Amino acid sequence: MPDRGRLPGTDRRPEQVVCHVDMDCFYAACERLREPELRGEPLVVGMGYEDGDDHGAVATASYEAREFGVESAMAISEALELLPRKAVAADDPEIDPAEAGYYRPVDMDYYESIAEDVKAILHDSADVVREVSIDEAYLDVTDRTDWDSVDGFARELKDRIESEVGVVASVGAAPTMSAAKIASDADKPDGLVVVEPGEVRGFLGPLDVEAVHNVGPVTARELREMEIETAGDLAAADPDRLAGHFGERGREIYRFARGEDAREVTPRDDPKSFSRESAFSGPVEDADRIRERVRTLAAAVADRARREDALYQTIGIKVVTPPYDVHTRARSLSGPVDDPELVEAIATDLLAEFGDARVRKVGVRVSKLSFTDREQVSLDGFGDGSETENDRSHHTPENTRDSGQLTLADFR
DNA sequence: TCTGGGGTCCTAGGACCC
DNA sequence: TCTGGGGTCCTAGGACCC
Repeated sequence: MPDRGRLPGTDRRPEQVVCHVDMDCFYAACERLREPELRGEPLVVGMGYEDGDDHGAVATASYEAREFGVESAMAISEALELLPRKAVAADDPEIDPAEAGYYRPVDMDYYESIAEDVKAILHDSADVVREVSIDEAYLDVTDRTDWDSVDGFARELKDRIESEVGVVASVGAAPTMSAAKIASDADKPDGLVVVEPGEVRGFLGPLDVEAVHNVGPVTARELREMEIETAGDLAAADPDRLAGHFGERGREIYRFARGEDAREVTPRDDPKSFSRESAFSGPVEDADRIRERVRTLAAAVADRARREDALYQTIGIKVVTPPYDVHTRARSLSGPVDDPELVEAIATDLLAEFGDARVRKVGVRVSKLSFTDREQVSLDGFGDGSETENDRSHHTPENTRDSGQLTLADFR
């Protein structure tokens, strides 16, 4: 194992080489993989959207579609006004076919399968990979390259992804995770930007504050009210003043803006929760209909947990009422369970509090997860009479009842 | 941007324990 | 009956990320 160039007496690596890999318009790229006629055409992939209808929102718009003003998260109905469907344009002499595009519903299973192929290349190219989402990952490549050759290294990585999978990635390389992330975005699509140590602060300085990790719309607005507009302004601000406004997060965004980011690339932990949510096409008052939707979501969440070998100890719901008020309710059990009926019973019971409220969206969540099958079997196998989580590995409803935990029967 | 879905982390107050 | 201080867990809400 080569020494990683640690400074004597410190455990911090002075020059981590981090790559951030971000797939360009990933869902659209996947659609084009199986439907090559879509290449070069304006293409919108919509979630909550089915062929031919007009609700749902834009998950991904190809660059050609963005030319028409279509953006991520925009309502499909709005996108259709900017960019009519090709099929409609063909029948309507009023619409120029060159001013129309293609719409496809999200197909996560297919995108996951493509992402698997990309992730295999990433894991082959780095010692540590942190998968952030289906189309994004951080790589620690400190032991694979150095600042003189990282450009060629990233080029090869991009070429491999394109030739072996057929989708295009943008890559940013930098000594910190947050700078690498911003670098990958700086020259999209098909970008490759290297920010060397010593260049980070100069690179970040001119960017809008909202480009800084953990600065979203709310914090950005408050920062602008403090006349902090760019990352450079933020880097030059008084950290105590920031802490006064934003708490510990204020100091964190201050450090990020200065290029100080001590986070090391680590793999993701096990998930903390699973949830499913679903919006109605308009506000709904029909309590039966709302309850029915919650039941469906409860079943889907419980199924997901079971497929992932997860037990859960907390069951919760989310209810969104107009204009956009988010309410959450949750109830914890005395021990972890795998019990779909209980998820449904508790979720509908929690929903009862909202009575006749108008509702635009509902969700069901399970949390306080334990992954028994993934952990090693009980270490204290000889038994001292105490019950550990591992003792509950086998989690049939009967078993959970036997072990004295709260179940559907107790609940009723 | 009248708003889709799946997540994470932090904060704050209350209950409860020692 | 009044009083201290520390710690943990729980719930609800909020900001943020992709």
